[in-house]
Amino acid sequence: MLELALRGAGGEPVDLYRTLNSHGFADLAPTYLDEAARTLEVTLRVPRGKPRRVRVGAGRPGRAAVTILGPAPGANPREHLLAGVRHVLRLDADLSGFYAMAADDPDLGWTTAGAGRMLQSPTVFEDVIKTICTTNCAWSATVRMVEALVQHLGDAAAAGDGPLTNAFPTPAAMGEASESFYREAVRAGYRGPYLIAVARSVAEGQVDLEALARDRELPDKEVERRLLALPGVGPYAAAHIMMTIGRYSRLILDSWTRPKYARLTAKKKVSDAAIVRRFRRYGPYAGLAFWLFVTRDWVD
DNA sequence: CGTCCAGGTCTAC
DNA sequence: GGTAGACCTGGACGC
Repeated sequence: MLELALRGAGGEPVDLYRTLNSHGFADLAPTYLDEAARTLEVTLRVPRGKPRRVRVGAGRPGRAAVTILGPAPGANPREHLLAGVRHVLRLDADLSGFYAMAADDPDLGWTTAGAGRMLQSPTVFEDVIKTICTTNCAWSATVRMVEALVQHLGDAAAAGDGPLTNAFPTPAAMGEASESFYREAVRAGYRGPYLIAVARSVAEGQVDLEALARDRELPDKEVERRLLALPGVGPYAAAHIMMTIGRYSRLILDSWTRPKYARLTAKKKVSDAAIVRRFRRYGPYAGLAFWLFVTRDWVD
């Protein structure tokens, strides 16, 4: 049994289940959230060999238990997979600065117990593609599109449990698929050409999405600019992608968060400007504060 | 069966 | 820089 300490880089506590259930992508293949067992399964690529399926759940107090499904891996792949889980759970992030601000906010003081660690996909590419698949459609359509991509273009995991546990497709695999595949199998509609264009530009090296997460020197403004340059990515998608890469300054304003915020504040309608004003004092954490405000009831 | 719209974005003024 | 209209798809809804 492998374990990971549930402490952030600033020594702050980590609420594991809130992290596993921090946003909707926990339900998108190949990720699988078991709400009853309170475990999350992900598929991680390893340097050589087939991708591996990994399950994360509660361990001893203050620790997460990590189970690598299938045959026991050697020491190297095991360390690689543990690092992958740390990445997905964002354990290396430091949220203490955010907690210092939230502690004084009657609406967000509860977060300091360990909320706010947003799940991230193994690659920025995966979060970008999934986010494009959430735009202008019902969640059920997002699920269908992503499942088709994983099923048809993903790489099977060792000891995987069917095509939905395949590793998320690479940019190359998505770039090589035809327009008719996106139209007929993915049912992506007008998004098809966007998905192909993004995949090809990444596969050909014209766009480096992973740098957006790796390079912490880039200002949020520049990260946003690069994301908005991608076809199919507008203000909502950029904000959503930025949250998955630990850039919390932008608010995710969409047809789900707007009414949810209005309902929680018992208002009939709230302007975007008013919402932005409410969370302005959180500065670089404004988007995180907003997201936690509207998702508080997701757990407990 | 037609209309609306869902975790919006793009293009053309 | 700000704002209509079009846009794939497929459930939900009204008629």
